Amino acid sequence: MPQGTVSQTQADPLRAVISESGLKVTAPRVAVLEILQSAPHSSADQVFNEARKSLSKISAQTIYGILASFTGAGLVRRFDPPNSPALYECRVGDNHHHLSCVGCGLVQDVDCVIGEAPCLTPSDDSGFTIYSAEVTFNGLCRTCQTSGSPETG
Amino acid sequence: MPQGTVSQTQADPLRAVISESGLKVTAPRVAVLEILQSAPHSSADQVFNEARKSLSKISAQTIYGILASFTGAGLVRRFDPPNSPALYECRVGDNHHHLSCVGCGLVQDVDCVIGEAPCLTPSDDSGFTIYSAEVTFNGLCRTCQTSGSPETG
DNA sequence: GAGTTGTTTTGACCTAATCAAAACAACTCC
DNA sequence: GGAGTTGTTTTGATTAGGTCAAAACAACTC
Repeated sequence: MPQGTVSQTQADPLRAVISESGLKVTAPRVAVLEILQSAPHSSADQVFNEARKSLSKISAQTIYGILASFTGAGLVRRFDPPNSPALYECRVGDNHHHLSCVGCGLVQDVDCVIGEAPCLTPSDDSGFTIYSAEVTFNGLCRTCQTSGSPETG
Repeated sequence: MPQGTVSQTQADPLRAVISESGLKVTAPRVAVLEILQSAPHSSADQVFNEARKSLSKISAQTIYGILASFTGAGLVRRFDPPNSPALYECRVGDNHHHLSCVGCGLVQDVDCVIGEAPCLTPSDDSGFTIYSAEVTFNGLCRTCQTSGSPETG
């Protein structure tokens, strides 16, 4: 039995998820999925730095490739906050929204305002076929409010 | 009376808008606002190329600076679509949403689904003070549907 | 266990955007 | 109407985030 830096026990379900998406199961991919589960809303760079702790030889381009293939396969969801790099998360398929702090960049999940499907329907789709809806609330998190606005401070 | 490339007549209300925001009125600023009015959802680069037609010596950095100050002053709204540079538009203050075509990048305005204010209220704000909400519907525009999905060839 | 196919690595490259300092122009005051 | 102050624009370098192509490599199939 091969011994990696990731224990086979906790990696098994991850391996299954990757395999079932039609993607080959590799150590970098398992690592990326594991990182995304323990630290949602991670940027490609954050995933890279985290992955290097267990896979010292991994390259940044590999991370970008894995995140792109995972996003394409529907395993992870990509989220583009303003003035910040793209973030990735494992929570997919529930059309949840995001709270984004303009002060510190903190991103937090928030359940859909209306329910589930309604959020995917605009008042007038102008002939568009809608695939997904991104709802982002920009504001100031509790910590940034307490420590004073970063704009006026 | 000074004669510029922009007729004084149509520029006057623009000059007033800029001035009332506490910003100095300059030819580049009037030009940027005019461009944004005639071509909403323009990227900084598009604004730059358009501005060069009348102001040949203008630099890209000036455009970035103007767009940043306009955004700060609330004159224009910035919108960050995924996989594309930031877009800018003059339509502000009505909390409207966007339809974004994943095929050709076309962006179209769409009025708020619910009304006006409700869209600014998430189901649970987790202590956040919400400033604004960004709602983006990703899909395929009519043209891209007709010409076949770019994803499947 | 060998072969095929998809994955990772390596390295160059690109776009979007930012920063700092000097040249410059707009508004204010007289 | 003209000088001074202050904010704006220009110039040029620099950065972050991300992409592309080809060779080395590893995972799954038979």
